[in-house]
Amino acid sequence: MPEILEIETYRRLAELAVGRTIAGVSAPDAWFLKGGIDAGAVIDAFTGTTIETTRRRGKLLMLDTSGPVLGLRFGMTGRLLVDGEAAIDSLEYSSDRNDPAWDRFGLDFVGGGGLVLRDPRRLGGVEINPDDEALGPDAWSIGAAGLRDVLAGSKAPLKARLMDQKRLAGLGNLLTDEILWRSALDPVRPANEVDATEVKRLHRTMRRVLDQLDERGGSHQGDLQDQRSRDGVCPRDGAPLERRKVGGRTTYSCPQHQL
DNA sequence: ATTGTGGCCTGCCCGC
DNA sequence: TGCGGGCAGGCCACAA
Repeated sequence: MPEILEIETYRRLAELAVGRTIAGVSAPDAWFLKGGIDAGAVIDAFTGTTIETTRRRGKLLMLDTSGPVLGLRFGMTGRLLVDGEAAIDSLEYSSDRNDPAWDRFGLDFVGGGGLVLRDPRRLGGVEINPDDEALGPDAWSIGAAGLRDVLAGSKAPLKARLMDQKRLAGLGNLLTDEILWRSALDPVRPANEVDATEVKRLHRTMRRVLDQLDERGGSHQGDLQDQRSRDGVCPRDGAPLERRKVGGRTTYSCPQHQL
């Protein structure tokens, strides 16, 4: 599914749109428009504007234009296409089919080409001037001290805290399981009981996982991924993995070494 | 205030 | 062979 790595890949693709002027806006799916806007509003807001920069905060992709900011969210099955080219061919938990009927939002550029958000399950969305400040600091750039602050004073399960986008923006279910597995930390540990040494280890691991899985090609390329199934075993020590719901999400962890 | 839960959306897979 | 139930999780509304 799209997590911070995939959204960053989308952002790099969206760089192709910088400097181009929007000739037309296609918003066929009212459900996909968030923040109380309708198709007319989004068409009026962006038609004739020029895309100036791309930004990302966590899983939120923003296109700054000469008018308002266009905010794009991808849910768990959303993909981005620019000039007909997809940034990512195949997405975990999404369909491998590539059906234009799933196009929920699109921009046409002056001189040809365009940008399309294709989302089978319609869990993504489009927003005008999204409130990115409501999100926590970006997981890819936060420092160790920042991560300590994210965890401090919370009795919530460690995993739930890491996935709370208002506290820390970008991590989804697969990345979080991989990071905690490599960090040897139990996902259900109360966040405020992770000590200073462990926070440093967690931070170091998070950075390494993001850099490494970005190079490998996505959130689903973690070392734990192949064993994220009911009969999975820990790739490190061979113990049967534990399968639980943590923070409302299916969680795999090793009872042997994640403490 | 914080933390937890249920529902939304839809394609796919499994078992009958 | 077709059908139905369960599952996936990012996000939000709502409850405690």
